[in-house]
Amino acid sequence: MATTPKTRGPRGPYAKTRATKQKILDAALLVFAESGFRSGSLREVAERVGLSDAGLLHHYPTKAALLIATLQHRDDVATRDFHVDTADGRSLIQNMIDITERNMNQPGVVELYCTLSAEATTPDHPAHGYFIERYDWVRDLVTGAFKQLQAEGGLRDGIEPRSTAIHLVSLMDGLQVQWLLNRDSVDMTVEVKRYLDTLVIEPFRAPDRLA
Amino acid sequence: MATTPKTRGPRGPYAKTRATKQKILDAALLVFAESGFRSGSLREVAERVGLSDAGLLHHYPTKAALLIATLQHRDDVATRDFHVDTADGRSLIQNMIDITERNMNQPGVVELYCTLSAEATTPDHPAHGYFIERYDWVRDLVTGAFKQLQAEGGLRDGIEPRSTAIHLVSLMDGLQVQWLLNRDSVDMTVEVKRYLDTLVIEPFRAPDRLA
DNA sequence: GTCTATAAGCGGATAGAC
DNA sequence: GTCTATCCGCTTATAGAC
Repeated sequence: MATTPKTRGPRGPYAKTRATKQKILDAALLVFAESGFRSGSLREVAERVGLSDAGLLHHYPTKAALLIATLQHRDDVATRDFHVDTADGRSLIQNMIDITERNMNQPGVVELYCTLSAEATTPDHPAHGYFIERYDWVRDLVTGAFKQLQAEGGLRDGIEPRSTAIHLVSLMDGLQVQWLLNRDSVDMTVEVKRYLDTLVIEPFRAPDRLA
Repeated sequence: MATTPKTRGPRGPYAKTRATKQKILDAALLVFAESGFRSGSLREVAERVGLSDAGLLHHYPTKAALLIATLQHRDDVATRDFHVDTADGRSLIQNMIDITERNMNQPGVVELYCTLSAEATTPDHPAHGYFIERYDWVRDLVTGAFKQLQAEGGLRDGIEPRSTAIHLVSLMDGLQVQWLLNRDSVDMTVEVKRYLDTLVIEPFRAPDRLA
């Protein structure tokens, strides 16, 4: 009874499982980022953690389950680090610059989303639904921010919130591919900022590195 | 001597090889588009053509060779269909709309480039160099077009040709991911056109479907 | 030009011991 | 919680027959 293998928290019982799962997710991120889901192997993940295949599969019963856990874990970390005030349009858009800046310091995460989102365009991919929902959510979020900015008179004439949201999201995604291919080819932060400055009346600040 | 298995042309000798190679490339496009290079299998390509594995490898000695041939073939077709006047900036930009329009009618090709460009961000991928060169080329081409448009007074104030070229290319790539995930989520042609209209003084036409 | 046969390896997943 | 052993399928590529 008391030996039920449930994870309770970092300080609670079964802390070892917690720590192992953490290590597994970190390794899985690297592997799926580098090789995608289909070509990335459980074996390589297990190797990095110092586990056997079967040992890994004890924690995540299938490869697909591991992928989903990895994506959810990334989302948890991201929403913990970046608590965005979705009610303030201007600060939400400002946040897109900050996110880009942060992304340039964690190429692994960028690679993960870049590789997987492309791979997941086929309907039978285990993360297909995840990315559809994710994009729906982001587009709506950013659309709302632009609408608010527009209501405050912060947008130039003729800027359409919905389309502009789609453009901003697409722009950020497209920049990532070019940046991953060759880090010197584009500066993502500079380009996102420049794009936003063509939309907005009061220009956006670059992220303050000394704050 | 006379039996050297060289391909000479559609009407010349060895026309059978020509036709087979054509069929192979068509099948390879679909397979690599759907599953990428790493997960796409020679076996599936061979199956679609109605060939054995070994039969396929007679025409393309390795999997990587098949990939490169597939990409080159696509480029040949594209440059044949779209003979762009690189000297005329405005028509080159106009052409980006036409290309988008055409892409919406051949999702397989879009999928190919989307999937492979993401996969090829790792340096050891056989198409890594291909995509680096391709993006360098496209960025330069589009930058030149915007510069010329600017010199003619066709661009709004504060538009920087190089950055704008990067933005347009990124935008088109990013749109493709969202469109492949869900065809109803975005209309690529509409969005490209809207974006261009925010840059330019004389608005661009939508592609003329009756021309 | 295409085949069969075969090599040699990696893939995910399961059963059961400890 | 982790292991070993094992199954079975799929992979690219080669050798040699037809």
